[in-house]
Amino acid sequence: MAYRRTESVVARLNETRDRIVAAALTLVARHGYGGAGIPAIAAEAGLSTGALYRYFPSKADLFDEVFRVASQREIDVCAEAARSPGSARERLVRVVDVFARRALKGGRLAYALLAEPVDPLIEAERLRYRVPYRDIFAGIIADGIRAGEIPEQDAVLTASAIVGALNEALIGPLAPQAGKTDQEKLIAGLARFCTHALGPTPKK
Amino acid sequence: MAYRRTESVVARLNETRDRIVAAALTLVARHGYGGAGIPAIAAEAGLSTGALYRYFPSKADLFDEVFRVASQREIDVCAEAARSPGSARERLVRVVDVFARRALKGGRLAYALLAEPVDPLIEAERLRYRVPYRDIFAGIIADGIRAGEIPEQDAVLTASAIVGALNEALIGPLAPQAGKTDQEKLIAGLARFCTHALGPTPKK
DNA sequence: TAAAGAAGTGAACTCTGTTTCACTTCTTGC
DNA sequence: GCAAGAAGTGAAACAGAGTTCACTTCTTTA
Repeated sequence: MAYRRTESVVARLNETRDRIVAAALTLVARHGYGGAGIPAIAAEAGLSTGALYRYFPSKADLFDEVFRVASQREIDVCAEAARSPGSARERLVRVVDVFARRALKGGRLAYALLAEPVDPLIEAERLRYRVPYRDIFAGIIADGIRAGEIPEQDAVLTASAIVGALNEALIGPLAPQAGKTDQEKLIAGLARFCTHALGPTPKK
Repeated sequence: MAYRRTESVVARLNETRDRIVAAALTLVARHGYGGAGIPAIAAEAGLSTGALYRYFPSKADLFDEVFRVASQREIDVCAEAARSPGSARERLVRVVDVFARRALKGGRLAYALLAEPVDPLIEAERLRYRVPYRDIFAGIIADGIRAGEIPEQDAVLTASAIVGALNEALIGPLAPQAGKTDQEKLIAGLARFCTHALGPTPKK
């Protein structure tokens, strides 16, 4: 026998796999999806195209993971903000603030994740990764309704609408050719929009 | 000399051009973008692929017009609703109602226009055709601010957010594999969301 | 160190869809 | 009717991706 999958071998394989994902992220962040073809990603990771296919059966699978990795960071931070103490409105404002602030700082990668026109195959992944955001908002809203801070309503519908509102309002400023925008004003405006959208606090 | 572009010739050319656009719309509505390749569109229009290229220099140009035609109908109806009498909030609710109702009735074509993953080339058109909607809402909001019905705010930002909210909330229900949704509840929820989002009426 | 099998290579292939073009058919004006 | 040029044909060329595969290189174990 020869060449067993020892621990060190597995570690190296995982490391290569991670390198591929990182390479894809690098290229997307640098040149957008146009610059992130399979051969380019493989080269960036220091591999041949063929070798890449030992790690991911298809481009869609690779980008599924790329989106997951890139989104998870953001989702985690937002989820963390959602868990912060305070009223539902306060928590919602914190999530909106964190989300928008990070997106605006995220540069081209944020644009790619949120808005850049992509291959339909990959677009499907993008849509999928909006669900966690919706769920974060829906959770806060449900809490607020339960606590009587927010009027009765379909929490998931409101949450979807908020996700859409944030995305759309950020697409313009994130576009590579966008002019300077007043970031603080934008964030404040979004926070206002979202809290108002929940409806007025019920008067007990 | 022979074969001048007389009036009747021009009419026929225009008619053929329109037929191509109509054929594209038909196919998109029937099978989505997947079924709307150039040869299929040409065949549907009763032409050869080569002839189609006498009317449109490229697929992107054709789809630019397809989007324009399909969107214009909707935009016109919304603009009409925006011109209706009443307070800014009433007008806004009317536009939201019309937009959402027509989208939900629009079937596959509406899904294609709003949400279906598409070629990046075409996706760019889709983004472009959101601007008129934003402008309609921005106009209503500006009117409302001027009239003191709506608090001072960045009308364009709020309008963008509303467009995003409507789109996102409709994507789910419009998806071909979506289950039944209570259309009236959805529309009412969206109207509520949008009017609340404007902020409370200033107390003079 | 030699055998065994995994990892890696990269040019070639496939697939999918757009675009072209040499040729034919049709319309118009004389 | 006939010349002139436009409209129309459709198979074939092209283009740009993702993917494959026969082959080479490397790692591990006995």
